[in-house]
Amino acid sequence: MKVTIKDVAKEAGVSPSTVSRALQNNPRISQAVRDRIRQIADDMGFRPNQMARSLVNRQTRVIGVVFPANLSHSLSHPFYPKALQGLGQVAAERNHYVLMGTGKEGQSTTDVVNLLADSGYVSGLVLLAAQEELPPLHGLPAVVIGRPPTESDCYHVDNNNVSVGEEATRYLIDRGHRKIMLLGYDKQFVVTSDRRKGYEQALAKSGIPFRREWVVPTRFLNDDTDQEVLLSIFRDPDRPTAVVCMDDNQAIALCACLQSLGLSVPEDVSLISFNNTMAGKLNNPPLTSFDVNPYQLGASAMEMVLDLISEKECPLCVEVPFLLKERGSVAPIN
Amino acid sequence: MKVTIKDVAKEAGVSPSTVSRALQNNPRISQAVRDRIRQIADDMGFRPNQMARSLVNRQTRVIGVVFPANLSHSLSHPFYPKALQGLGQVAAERNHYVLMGTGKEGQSTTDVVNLLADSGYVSGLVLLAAQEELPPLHGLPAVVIGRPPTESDCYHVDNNNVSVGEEATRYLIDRGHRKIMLLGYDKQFVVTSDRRKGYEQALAKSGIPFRREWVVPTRFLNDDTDQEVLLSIFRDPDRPTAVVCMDDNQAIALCACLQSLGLSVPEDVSLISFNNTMAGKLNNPPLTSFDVNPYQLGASAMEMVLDLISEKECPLCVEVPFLLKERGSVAPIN
DNA sequence: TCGAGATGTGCAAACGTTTGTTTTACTATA
DNA sequence: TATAGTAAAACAAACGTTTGCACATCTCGA
Repeated sequence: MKVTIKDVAKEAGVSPSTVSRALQNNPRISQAVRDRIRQIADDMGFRPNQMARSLVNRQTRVIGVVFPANLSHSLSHPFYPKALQGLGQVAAERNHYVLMGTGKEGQSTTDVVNLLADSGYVSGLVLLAAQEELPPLHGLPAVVIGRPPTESDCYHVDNNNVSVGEEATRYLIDRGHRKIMLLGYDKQFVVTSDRRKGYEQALAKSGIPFRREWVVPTRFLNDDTDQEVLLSIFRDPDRPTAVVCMDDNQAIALCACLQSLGLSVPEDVSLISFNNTMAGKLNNPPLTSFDVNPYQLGASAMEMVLDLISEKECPLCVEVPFLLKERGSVAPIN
Repeated sequence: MKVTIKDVAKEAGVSPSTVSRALQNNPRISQAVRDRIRQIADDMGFRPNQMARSLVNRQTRVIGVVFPANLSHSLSHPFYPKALQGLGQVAAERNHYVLMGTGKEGQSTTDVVNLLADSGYVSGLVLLAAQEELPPLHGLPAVVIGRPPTESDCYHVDNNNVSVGEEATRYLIDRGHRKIMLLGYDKQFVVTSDRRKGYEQALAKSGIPFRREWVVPTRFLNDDTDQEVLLSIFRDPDRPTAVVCMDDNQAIALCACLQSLGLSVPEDVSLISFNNTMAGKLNNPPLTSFDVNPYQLGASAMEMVLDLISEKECPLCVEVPFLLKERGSVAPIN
């Protein structure tokens, strides 16, 4: 049987309340008594029962994290494990735990949020799923990773995606490119919309006309019609000389597609992309890619939600810097 | 304020205990009363407080899952997200939750297990980290994914790795190969030892002499000395014509390495590997690879630990079948 | 010498359930 | 008609903490 606070109290010859206060460094307990009690508690291997504790102070020490709808699909992307690691690190540092928002097959993030909220286990939420709709949060402190829809005033951490979109595009422009395509735009995801805005800004600032047909809303390129679109764009003699890709994986797929057309990267087409994945690093040529700092995104989100819980002052949004990794997939135009 | 069981009781004009029993389908409550109470509870939006519940029946509804030491490194491998999805699916079906074993940077799995056990939040454990040493489990029901060290009598789910190792090797032998290398052996991981045993068995059964220098204990190939070893093996005219790789990633890296030597796959060297990853599928050539069924591994592990908790009869080990995906990285020898 | 703070500790209620035991209200039997 | 028997529901204790309040002791100044 586990040792309880009463056992400790009896052993120390004091009341349970004194033990409780001693362990929480309550100032109403004298230094001497506190030290003695802590010693005894330690010796007896006392571990306070979290359930009892949570019952009275209405706070668990657990934070729920919610992934995009299909967990495995998304988790396979290196972004998420890294973010998760950041979340976990900070949670551990601050003595908290991470509960996975696991839903059944086919449940929406809203379902998962509801489930977590109902479970009664979580005191806060981190959403890794910034989609157009924000699920109802049941009054729980919550932080979303990525920018939530503008009209919501939800706490969030994010890169400045319009600025990174602009920077990526300008990087190509600075190297002489003027025919620049944007791959991977998906209006469902705010992040891609933001980057697209940056892309358009960069073009505008350099007086390059925007070409509607060169923003390609493809997502994973494992789809034949996606391939068709790309092929037709690059078979055209008036083809792009550079591409901003939303993700390394898309860039890799595009690489293969270009190869099949006899075009080589970066000689014929330059590629710049996002997420700085291992696969991108190992690609031939290695991809020039923005590291959006997923670890930090996760860490900040966790900091934030814990601050929220302890009612610390907290900005509505924290911005995490990104970092360009220059490798071999961009060449200046000749 | 949340609605409690007392509120429901008052509304229904019965005692809290009756409500409690009604909600748990306790036979001591008559059908009529039960139905009426359930209706009322529903209408009032009653959600039983898990903390109170756990406090009395000494069971949480949460299972801790423990990853190998460096979470992000391992989570990046597609095996884990898939396993996690299996775990999550079954947990959700059976009304349970998954707590991530998040440790601070540099904590061992033992530290993480201790943390989870001490936390008081978990009623069971799933370990995705089958290493030589099994951490102490604090009396918690636990299931490990992968084969734990033989002397332990711990519940586990696993593929039959010696048999899959043998099958992989025989697959190559059947296609005329007799000079077969094994890449990725690491004695720290039982899974690779098992497959190696299968590899040796297959060789023995076909009367092919075992060559000590052809089991290469490299792990991730991002190490220069690893490269050296491989180069020296394949520069030798008496080089292997086929390789069994422990993981698609290693096969992919090996592919690149072979290319740099002017050797092509599968014409010069055949490759068979494990884990059937997306990257392997997209490789050129696409890899012939065993799917070890990580989803099922996770699902079974969760089933098992939940059975253990509810004290159902439960086999010490459940074996999950693997499946060969034949693609283009193996050719018969000419 | 008394009373007014400080200071340190204990008492008991509360958190929201579950569950063993008791009570109540029927029903059927003699 | 009394009585055993049974089904249904209520009572109350328990789970292990936290915390407001009361209480005791001590110190110090008036």
